[in-house]
Amino acid sequence: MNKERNKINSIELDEKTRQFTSQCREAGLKITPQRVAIYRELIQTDEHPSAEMLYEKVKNIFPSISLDTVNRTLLTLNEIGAAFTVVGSGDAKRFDGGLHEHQHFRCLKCKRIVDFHHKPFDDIKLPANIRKKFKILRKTVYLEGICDLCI
Amino acid sequence: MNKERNKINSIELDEKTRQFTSQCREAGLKITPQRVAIYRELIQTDEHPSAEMLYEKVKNIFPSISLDTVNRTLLTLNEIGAAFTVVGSGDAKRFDGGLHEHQHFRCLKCKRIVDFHHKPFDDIKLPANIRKKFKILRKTVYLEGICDLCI
DNA sequence: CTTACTGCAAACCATTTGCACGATC
DNA sequence: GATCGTGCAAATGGTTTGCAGTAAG
Repeated sequence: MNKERNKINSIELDEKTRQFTSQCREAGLKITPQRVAIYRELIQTDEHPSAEMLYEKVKNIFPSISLDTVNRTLLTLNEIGAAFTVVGSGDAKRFDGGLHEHQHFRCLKCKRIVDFHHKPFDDIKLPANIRKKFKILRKTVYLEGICDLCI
Repeated sequence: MNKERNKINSIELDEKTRQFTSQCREAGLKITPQRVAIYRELIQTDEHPSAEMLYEKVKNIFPSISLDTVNRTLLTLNEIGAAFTVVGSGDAKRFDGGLHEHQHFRCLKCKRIVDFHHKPFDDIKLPANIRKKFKILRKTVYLEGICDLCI
């Protein structure tokens, strides 16, 4: 759980940046300094920033950047697969009466949430250090993708 | 994936309602018809409704109910454990450069997201019917609870 | 020179808060 | 009768949209 565990060094950072710019070119996207800066800030942190958090960081480099640009850029990165959204769909909360043990699949297009139940997932074993460190209230296997109706 | 699979019959519904009211009493909560109606609507559906969706349903029973009441009630149900918010809904988006394979723990209090990596979780096998039906873009093991700093 | 990106402002959606009235215990 | 819950209205937080100006290819 070392905070620095996933920090990348400057060589990796440059390498990743190069990969990113060619990924943009392939996707027909322009290489703007803002876009690059947002990407670089994103991959330099472990804290799974929100758009707002990244905005604060990138402002140190581009004081005039707007939060909207960060939001739009992150959307774009998501589309080309250069970034992922971790949790928090940005959509409304969805509730569950919790009657039956089950897992969820969420369609990224129509936002539908589909239950499925795969018994082995009910009792996946957590590593001891996690169980010791945190009070785990819920654990689940969570899938995202495109559902049969949206393909 | 039968849509009716988890529908409960009226006997189970009444039983659950009884359990719910005593749960409220134990928690020192008043038994209001709105509260009960919201709970009953929630456990009668499979579709993981948002507050808005439940609001529309409960309005058929209490035409004068407000969306705020539904929101507040769901919060309350969540607190006493009579309902859960489906993982990944609500809250602002959080991003990840996706450099390393890892899993997430999210603190319900401070919203901190902590990475952990448990190798066995990297290659959990999805059931075939899921893999066939949906285009799975991401799968993860996701934990929620209270983190060491918040206990 | 064309197209895409940025920055700003306004709009939008879901959720939260403050307050007065009403219902439950 | 005291306290908690409800309904309404206003406020907030996050995200999205429209548009004009600017920069990348």
